Amino acid sequence: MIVPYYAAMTAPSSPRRPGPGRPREFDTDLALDRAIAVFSERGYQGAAISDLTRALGLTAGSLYKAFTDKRGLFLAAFDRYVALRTDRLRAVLEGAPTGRAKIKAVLDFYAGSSYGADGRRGCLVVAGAVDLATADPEIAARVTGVLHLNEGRLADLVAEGQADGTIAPHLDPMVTARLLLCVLQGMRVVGKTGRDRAEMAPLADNALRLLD
Amino acid sequence: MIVPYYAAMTAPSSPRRPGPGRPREFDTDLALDRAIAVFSERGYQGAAISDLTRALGLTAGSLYKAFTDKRGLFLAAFDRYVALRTDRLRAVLEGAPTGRAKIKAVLDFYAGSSYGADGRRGCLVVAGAVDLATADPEIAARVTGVLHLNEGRLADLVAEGQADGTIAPHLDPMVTARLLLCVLQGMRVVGKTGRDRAEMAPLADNALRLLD
DNA sequence: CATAATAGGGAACGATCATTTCCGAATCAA
DNA sequence: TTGATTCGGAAATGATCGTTCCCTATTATG
Repeated sequence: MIVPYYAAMTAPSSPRRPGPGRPREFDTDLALDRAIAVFSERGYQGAAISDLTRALGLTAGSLYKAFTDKRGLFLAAFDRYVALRTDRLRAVLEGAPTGRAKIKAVLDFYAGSSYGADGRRGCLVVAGAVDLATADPEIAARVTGVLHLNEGRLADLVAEGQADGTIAPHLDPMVTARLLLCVLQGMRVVGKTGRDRAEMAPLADNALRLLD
Repeated sequence: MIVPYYAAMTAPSSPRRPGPGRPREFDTDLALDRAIAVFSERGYQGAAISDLTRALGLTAGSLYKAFTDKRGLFLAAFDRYVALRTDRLRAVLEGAPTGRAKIKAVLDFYAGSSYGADGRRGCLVVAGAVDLATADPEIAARVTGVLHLNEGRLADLVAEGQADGTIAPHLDPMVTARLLLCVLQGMRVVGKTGRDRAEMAPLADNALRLLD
């Protein structure tokens, strides 16, 4: 019932040199895609090992041999989730010519992830922030890092738009980027409550007003 | 399944007529305030009964006698959280004369809750959305109800601003309200990653650009 | 004073949790 | 072939979870 988020567009994350020993029978990336789905919709603590073994099609022994423990599986799933989303976002950005168009593409991308089944599944970064921000310093640092990274990228896009004349020059790129980040993360939260495309799609165009 | 979220304002939520039997020794509202803190920062599944008994200063027996079970405690804490926030927000709104000023007050209110210790503690509605949107239909309905309610209130404020001439008349109140809701919820998510006042406060003023 | 009813508290319960252990199977290097 | 090494899988482990039970304490009612 769980479908892989996106067909693997990234290079196989584990080069996996075939040393001695029995080779792994399952696809690590496919397993992580399933883990992403489980963790996203149930949260970290809400996802039991039994849920994960069922979804991944692995026994507990194999799972622990491959990912050390539940936390290691979450970390691996988190990193893959971020990498996949970053790739998809990068692909979407390539078609946009100006800074403003790129920001619109980002907004469209998030709006498109925030309704229907994907919206309900939710964002693993948000789940990590809510579940583990106070409980697990390392995961908290990872979440913080991703958000700061995205904030910086948005600031770069704002500056790019100001340079090419498509974004008002008097805006503070940092503040504008942070505000856009809130819009994006907020879409993911609201999208968990079951919205449809007609509700979320118009938000992207409307948010562009922030660039005038 | 619509529940009176803000039925009791600041008045004691439990009228508690003293029937027969030993009277309760602890303050229910104070206990719920502690529960709000625990659930907010650890999430629903992350908050163990032992965490709650320690924070509330109650034994498990008393806790279950008063709130039925963990879910009942969460529901009571959730309702109180929403009621308290609604009251605080209402108080803040009273000082604002125009629709635009009221929306600015709302934005300031959320920005003020999204940094420092309060920001790290996080929002119980967001926590409920992330942890239980797919697991518990009744709680999911309650979360959805709160967000829709707030969305509707924001739409009313936009319309009010359009009527008094402080908000551009060509805007769609519904879409604008939904976008503002995303900004507010996004602040709460970003605020979980440890921001300070200097980062969050300017967002409120900047978001007002959405009303031009 | 006697009875009913509720609260406080702590020990105990079964269930489930994350994790480990054990063993047969599969692969590589010699 | 022979070790060394890793994997898959199922059963077992100890810990912790949410919850209940039982007993005492405290109040209202009659």
